[in-house]
Amino acid sequence: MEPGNISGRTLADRAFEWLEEAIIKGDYPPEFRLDEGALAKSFGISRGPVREAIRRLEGKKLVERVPHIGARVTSLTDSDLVELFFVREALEGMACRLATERMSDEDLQALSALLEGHASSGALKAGESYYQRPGDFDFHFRIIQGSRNPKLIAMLCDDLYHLLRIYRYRSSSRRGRASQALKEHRSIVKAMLARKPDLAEHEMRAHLQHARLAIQPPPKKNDPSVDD
Amino acid sequence: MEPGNISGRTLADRAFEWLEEAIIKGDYPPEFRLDEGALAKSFGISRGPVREAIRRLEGKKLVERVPHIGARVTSLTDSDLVELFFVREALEGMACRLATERMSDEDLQALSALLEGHASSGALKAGESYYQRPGDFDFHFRIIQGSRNPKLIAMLCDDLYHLLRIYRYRSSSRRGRASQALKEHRSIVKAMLARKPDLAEHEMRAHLQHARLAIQPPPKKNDPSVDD
DNA sequence: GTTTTTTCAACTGTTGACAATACGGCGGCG
DNA sequence: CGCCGCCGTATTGTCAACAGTTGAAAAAAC
Repeated sequence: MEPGNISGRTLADRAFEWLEEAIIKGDYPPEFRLDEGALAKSFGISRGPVREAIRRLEGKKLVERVPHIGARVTSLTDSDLVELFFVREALEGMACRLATERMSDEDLQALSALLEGHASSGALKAGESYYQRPGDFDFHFRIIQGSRNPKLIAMLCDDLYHLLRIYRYRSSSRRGRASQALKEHRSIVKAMLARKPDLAEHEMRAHLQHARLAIQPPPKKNDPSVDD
Repeated sequence: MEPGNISGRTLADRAFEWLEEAIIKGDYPPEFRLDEGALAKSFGISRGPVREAIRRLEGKKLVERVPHIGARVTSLTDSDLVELFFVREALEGMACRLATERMSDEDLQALSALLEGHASSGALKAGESYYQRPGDFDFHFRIIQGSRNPKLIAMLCDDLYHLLRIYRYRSSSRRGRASQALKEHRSIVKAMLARKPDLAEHEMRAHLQHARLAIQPPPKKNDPSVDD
């Protein structure tokens, strides 16, 4: 009824959305302490709804809580990031396969146009933009949506991408990765236009493998990260 | 310090674990209404911690909440289940690939032994057990653990499997699927023993595709379940 | 008899107060 | 000089009471 009312109807929901956005935007960096009292005061509400919002974020793995200590914004180690890229490779490969089968010719043409538009707009002139940027994000986002699988879309867009954005790119992306990424994107679109799901999935996974290797420390003799 | 202290240290954490287990076990079926007051009284605590537990379950997508109405246990439609099987195929395929590269020879031998033990114990005599049963679960569980990728393990074991268990198998699994599943499991182990990651992933994905098709209504002229 | 309105009980949303716990500083003591 | 325990403060955990909303039964109108 009240359209412009606001985002969430309850205070707890609004606090959740506020916090989630602040975390994703980077206003609250990793390890940032979420002080219930301070947050409540800054929102002009009581601690109850704030606590509920934090519990919801905890379920979403955006914050980590320790009883009697407090909640902090989730922090991703380098190996966490690499692990998540394996997950992303699996999920987005599947999304690309499904998109290849399910996207309309029009949508595929639009995707291709988007790609070439970015390519020619000189956005990657410095070899810095595009990759890990809105252009790159749009491209992947459209393909994911094209999978028409709501669960898959939610996992990638609502969960995984948010998690990845928490990571503040510590290692500068490799030089030349931007133009390389563009080439790989073209290969993906080509396979999609040819309606070859197997190939499209393979190209997407190769693309994400390269992205992972660009951030992954070179394989040392013995990997200290494995212990269970 | 005190390991055997108890499950969760705070009431909210214990309520969360209690509710999560009840949902996963099926004590609280899909669509079951979570009455804060009633739950609080049955736990012997106040509504505050119960609300926090529910918010955490909401973040985990185990319950769905509507403001001012209440929370209900998540209900999966048939198409939801099919969508989740695509996700499972992607993730568990990747897990199987990584497990093939990372599991020790001993662990692989143990996996093979587990499989043959189940096969010979007459557990699948009636063609009813094994598939969608502890034996099947153990098999997949071990492979997932073998991936040594904590994020992947958490997504599969802590999130996806719990979601899948919510679904109360409405369509009885096809006759003969049990022995078929066993054959497929053998193919997977064979590929893993041969240390062929590509093949292992392929076999696992084929296995899960078959499982999906067994639950997926055969492609009819017009499917009444699809409406978006 | 059917439809509309009103009332009401049950539940959720929110708050402020109180209890319990962790952390840091202070002083005592070996 | 350094270690240990005490204590105060700040923050989290829990509770009970209050306010607002919903949905349905009961009452009124047609």
